[in-house]
Amino acid sequence: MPAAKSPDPARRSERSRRAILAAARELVSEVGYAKVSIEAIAARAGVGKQTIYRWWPSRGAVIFDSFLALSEGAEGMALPDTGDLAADLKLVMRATAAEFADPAFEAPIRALNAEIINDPELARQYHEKLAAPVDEAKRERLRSAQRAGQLPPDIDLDLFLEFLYGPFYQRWLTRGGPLTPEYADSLVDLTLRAFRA
Amino acid sequence: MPAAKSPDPARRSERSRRAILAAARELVSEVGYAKVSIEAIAARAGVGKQTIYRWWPSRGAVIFDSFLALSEGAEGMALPDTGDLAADLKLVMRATAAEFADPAFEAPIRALNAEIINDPELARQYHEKLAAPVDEAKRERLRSAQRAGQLPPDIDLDLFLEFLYGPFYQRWLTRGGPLTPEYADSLVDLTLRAFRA
Amino acid sequence: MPAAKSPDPARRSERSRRAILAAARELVSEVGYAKVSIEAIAARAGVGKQTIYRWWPSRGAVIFDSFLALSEGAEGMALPDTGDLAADLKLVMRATAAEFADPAFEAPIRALNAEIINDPELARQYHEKLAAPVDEAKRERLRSAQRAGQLPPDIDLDLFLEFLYGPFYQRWLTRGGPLTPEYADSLVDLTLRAFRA
Amino acid sequence: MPAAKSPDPARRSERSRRAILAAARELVSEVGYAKVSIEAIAARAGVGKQTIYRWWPSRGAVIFDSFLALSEGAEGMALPDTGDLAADLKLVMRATAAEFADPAFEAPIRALNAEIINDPELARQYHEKLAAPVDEAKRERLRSAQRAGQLPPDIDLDLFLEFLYGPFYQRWLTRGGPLTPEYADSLVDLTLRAFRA
DNA sequence: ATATAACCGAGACGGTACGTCCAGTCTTTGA
DNA sequence: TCAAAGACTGGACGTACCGTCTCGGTTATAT
Repeated sequence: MPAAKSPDPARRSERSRRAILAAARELVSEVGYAKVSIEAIAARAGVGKQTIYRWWPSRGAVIFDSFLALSEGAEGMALPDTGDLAADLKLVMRATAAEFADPAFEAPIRALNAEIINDPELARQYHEKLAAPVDEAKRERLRSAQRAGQLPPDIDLDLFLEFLYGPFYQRWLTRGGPLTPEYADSLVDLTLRAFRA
Repeated sequence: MPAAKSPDPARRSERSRRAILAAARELVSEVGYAKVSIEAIAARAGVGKQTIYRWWPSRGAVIFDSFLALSEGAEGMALPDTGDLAADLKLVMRATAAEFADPAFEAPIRALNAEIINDPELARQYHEKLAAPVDEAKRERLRSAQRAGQLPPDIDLDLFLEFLYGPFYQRWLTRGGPLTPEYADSLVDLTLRAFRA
Repeated sequence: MPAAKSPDPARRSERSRRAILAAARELVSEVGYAKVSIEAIAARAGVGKQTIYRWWPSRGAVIFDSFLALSEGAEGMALPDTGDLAADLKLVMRATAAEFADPAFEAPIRALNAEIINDPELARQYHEKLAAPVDEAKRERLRSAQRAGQLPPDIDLDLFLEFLYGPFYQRWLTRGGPLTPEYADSLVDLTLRAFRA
Repeated sequence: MPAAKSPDPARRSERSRRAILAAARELVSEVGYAKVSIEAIAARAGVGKQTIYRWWPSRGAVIFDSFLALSEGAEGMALPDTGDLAADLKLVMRATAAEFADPAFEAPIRALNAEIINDPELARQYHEKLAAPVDEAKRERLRSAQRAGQLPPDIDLDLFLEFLYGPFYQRWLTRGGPLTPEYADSLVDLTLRAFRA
């Protein structure tokens, strides 16, 4: 009893799908997110525009999918677990800070975030496909810390992560200040203090 | 010996400036931020397109200015100060949460944030013109708490605010969850615990 | 030893053929000749596009066939023969003029003529399938007049018909003037005078 | 008190107008009328598509105008006048027949006629701009014949011309037969007989 | 009686062109 | 002497169809 409103995915050309996502990825890195047009993607992919419009609802969705395709297979990720929660988290946060300071990495991520802000469906997909696996890995590290007695067993792990990343995210997005290693350390220390028994 | 490259502001028509900003504001609320075009603003304001291009560098800048014009005069704001910091902050956070849940308010703010993300100059103006006065009011309340011995005297007030608002901001922007009053309270409690001596 | 390049007509689905021609006819009268697309015909007929492309070489051919199907069975037509050639021809010409003034009739015939102009094959078919039987009926009336001594026995009947209908056709196609009953009469009188002994 | 709905022609770019008409003419002769697209004209002319849409209502109108531009200045034409009407007309008709048999000339004229058939406005312009001057020259020759006593003074000259050209036009458009010199002569002889006293 | 070939509905595909919108620049004109 | 009005080139939009191409699912002979 399928709704069957959208076209039959069985007939979809895998070759075209791949070409489109590859073209989208290339174009984003070549001319920047804002200047990538459906027309350019279609031309680069050797595909009719209709083939894009048939399977994606918007430019944002295509490009988002091209990001997704990149991170596929990154499933079984895990955070370092040396037994020292604070040290491990600082390592991760410092790495993240470094990553976000790299201009080549920064531009598309900013664009992606701008898109997500205005498009609830994209936001949903972002959480489901991109954020969920990463968040689960983080929660797993926190659970390990709980088992080790380094964190109270009854805290809300998602809230913990929001405290850890929220300030970071805000500062980065609004360019409210530099993402220094010391800043990364502060976030970890303060968050731990907030949640420690 | 000024560089004097940009047009002489003295010659600027105040009537046109006002009409443009008013038109921009109206159009944003009528058709949504993303669909407002320079052309439409010019037509609505009864102004030549050139007059817009002469004074603003981008569509984002015009619309941002039209937001600014709204909040002018909101200078001398102050947060409630009953002597109970936690209660006062919770009041403010709950009000903010309610405000951000109002769709009429939400849409343009989301659009503004999306624009800020990708445009450093806009971000700079945002901090300087919009965020600064509000942040100063918040800091003033915290200083009052420090004087009352409710907060250690040596903490970084900006970091405190980042902890208070960062999680909130992230959750709202990415639609990571509902902004309930309880959530608002949690943010206050946890932030206070992180910074309390 | 037939060439047998084209598909075997024996396997052709009569049901589809009829549905296509019916759909074409309906669409022409609904949206006008120029706006009828193969895709629309196929959809309306509940038929795959390929089925149309298999049996007809062009859009014009399909629609032309749908016209043909209408006039099938109009074989044994005959012109009135009261013995008075001029009167009979005037009757016919006036009727034709009235017919061509009817907008419902006019539009598709104009479109058909436009198509014929640019497509020699369609022109051939037009003469063979549509014009021939009608012309033969007209010639028969003229032969009857020859037998009655109202027309010289050696005149070129086709040329006679060209004189009778040529001015009419030109005036109608190029909208060079109104097709009044008096005009119809003039054509008959002048043509008769040109060919009378 | 002008209606002033359409754009002010005073602001029209003469350079663009010329480039568009030239491009249209070139493309018609290069790829044939049917395959000339607005897009191609714009590209060839180095002009935005909007500039074409601003000043012409349809593709047909542009191309028609490009024909018009060709025949501008062909105002003061005159038919031969040796004193022998029949001979002069035969000369003209034979020349016309030869002209219409030339494929290079034929194709665009066919296309033009097809367009005129379906577009009343184009038909109106055709009569006013293209046919009128030529017809006037023909009528002038006939009036000369009337003064010379070779034609009755009270005949309808337009009707005369319809008889002369109608059969010709019909035969050519529908490919009803060859346009031989003998055929041309017959048209002249029969028309003269029809209208002679 | 069954394979096997063609036809069939369906519709995805690479493309071309449509007619519209808007960006950002350039030109004319009226106050 | 401005600035409004708006025409200009150019690029992209999202849509409509083109004609070709599979895809399974019937027929309908031709073994």
